[in-house]
Amino acid sequence: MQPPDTAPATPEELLARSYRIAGLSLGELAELAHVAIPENLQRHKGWSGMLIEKWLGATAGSKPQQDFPELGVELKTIPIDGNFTPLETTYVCYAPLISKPGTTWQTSNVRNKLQQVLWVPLEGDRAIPLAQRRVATAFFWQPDAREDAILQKDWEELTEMIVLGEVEKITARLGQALHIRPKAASGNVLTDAFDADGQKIKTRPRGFYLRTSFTGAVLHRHFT
DNA sequence: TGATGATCATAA
DNA sequence: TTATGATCATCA
Repeated sequence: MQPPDTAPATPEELLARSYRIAGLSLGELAELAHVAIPENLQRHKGWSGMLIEKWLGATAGSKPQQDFPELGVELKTIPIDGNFTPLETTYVCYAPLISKPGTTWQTSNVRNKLQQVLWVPLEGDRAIPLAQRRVATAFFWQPDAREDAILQKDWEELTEMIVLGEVEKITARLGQALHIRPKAASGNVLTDAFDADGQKIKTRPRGFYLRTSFTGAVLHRHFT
């Protein structure tokens, strides 16, 4: 068995690929793909995600789009404990601090990415050596009306603050399901934003993340 | 001990 | 520099 070298043609094929690797360990998948296994994730935080991308046929590289544009599917790995409870929040996308006029929830990058997600849970307990952590059964998810409404409300509140120049007042405590946190290589990375007076300022780049309480509910709905 | 704020690696 | 893949590590 080896990783595919083409993108899946249909959602069914993508799901079939995820089923092929369910139950296998990250060590086995890395070996089969001829990928080096780091001792831990401290300096390789995106390693698992990249490995799964490779096995499902996602195109490497960074684009502000879905992983499988032709399928309209976004791929997300998520570390879980023995009860299928998420151990980490889930990064969604960059938070634009210079918002484009006319952007609404319907046309936002957040909604575009979350419209159809293939969740791939991975054993994430730090007590388990990285190579021994197994891949769980993946599943497709689309926000239901209730989930979409919650996400929309959070997105609109946070986006409104950015538009009003209140970026510096945004804290990760805001947002029921979706929140904003720094997203950068370090604290001295700066990007442009505006303050309440419309003056251009420099601030740390931010990203949208899903709370574990929200993703946990999504997972439990599918593993009960 | 969980969540917030900070950080690491890589690509283009 | 922006954006992807995320998890780390400190502190309330």
